[in-house]
Amino acid sequence: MPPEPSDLAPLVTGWFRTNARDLPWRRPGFPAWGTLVSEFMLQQTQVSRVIPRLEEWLGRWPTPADLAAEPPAEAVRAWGRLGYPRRALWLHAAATQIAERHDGIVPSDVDQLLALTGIGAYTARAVAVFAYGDRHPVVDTNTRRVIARSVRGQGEPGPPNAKADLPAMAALLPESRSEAAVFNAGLMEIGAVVCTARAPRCEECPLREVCAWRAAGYPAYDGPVKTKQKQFAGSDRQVRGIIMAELRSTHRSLTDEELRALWPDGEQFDRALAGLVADRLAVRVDGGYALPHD
DNA sequence: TAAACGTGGCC
DNA sequence: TGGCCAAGTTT
Repeated sequence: MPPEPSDLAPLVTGWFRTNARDLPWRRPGFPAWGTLVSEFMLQQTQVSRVIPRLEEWLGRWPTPADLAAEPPAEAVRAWGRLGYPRRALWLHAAATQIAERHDGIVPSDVDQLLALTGIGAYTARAVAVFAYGDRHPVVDTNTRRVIARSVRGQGEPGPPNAKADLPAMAALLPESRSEAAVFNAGLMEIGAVVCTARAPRCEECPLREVCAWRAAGYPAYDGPVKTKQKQFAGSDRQVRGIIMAELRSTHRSLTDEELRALWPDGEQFDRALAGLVADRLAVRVDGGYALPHD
């Protein structure tokens, strides 16, 4: 028998209160700006790699206005090797928009958050909930997986579904604002440390007694096959990364010859560099290329 | 809608 | 060791 929605919340919140990891963004008094920065950094990136960059970032730019006052190049440099450097550009753009449109205050309204560059359905609600304590469903890869298993009895969540995922999480949310916030964080935490994609630790799971997947005998996933990641070695992505690392390493512009020496396949190099320029991660300056200055 | 987008951790 | 996965968003 699948769990009633009301069954989950007390198990999740009770477990979270004693098992939550001690993470920077959970410290008392952590600023909304810090939450926003952390959520940008956490997109597709592991917690352990984010923490050191986050601390540096907030030490250097304690408010959105501080970041907005710098050229985008500095944001991209400070991003370092976190990956997906367009996120650094987006975060800089969002900081500028917050400074200009919101008096430098990170908004709590989901629609205003969604209007900021680089903020989508997940990040907007994560900020509203974790920074401001508002009541919204927060849906990420962790909560989708925990719901698929514990509620629907399926091993994997299947592809994201904008129409279904938010209502599915909303149906589980406690009425109380503060309980809802803890529930959001708790369900994510269960997915991150217990109900993991591979080798879930079901014996330690607070939902084990109500889990529909467990009750059904852990049936194998039989839904749509997910598109698999392409090989990174030799990809355009790798070339882009190599070029960006070189651009980050210096404050002067680099000549076409200097950059071209980084990769043997000239045609692929051209494609990668053109892509970076199109994405505004690199700009043409006095006969060479550099990170973007406003 | 699906593909593109970095880098590293983990088994 | 190679493939899957990671607090997603954009086009």
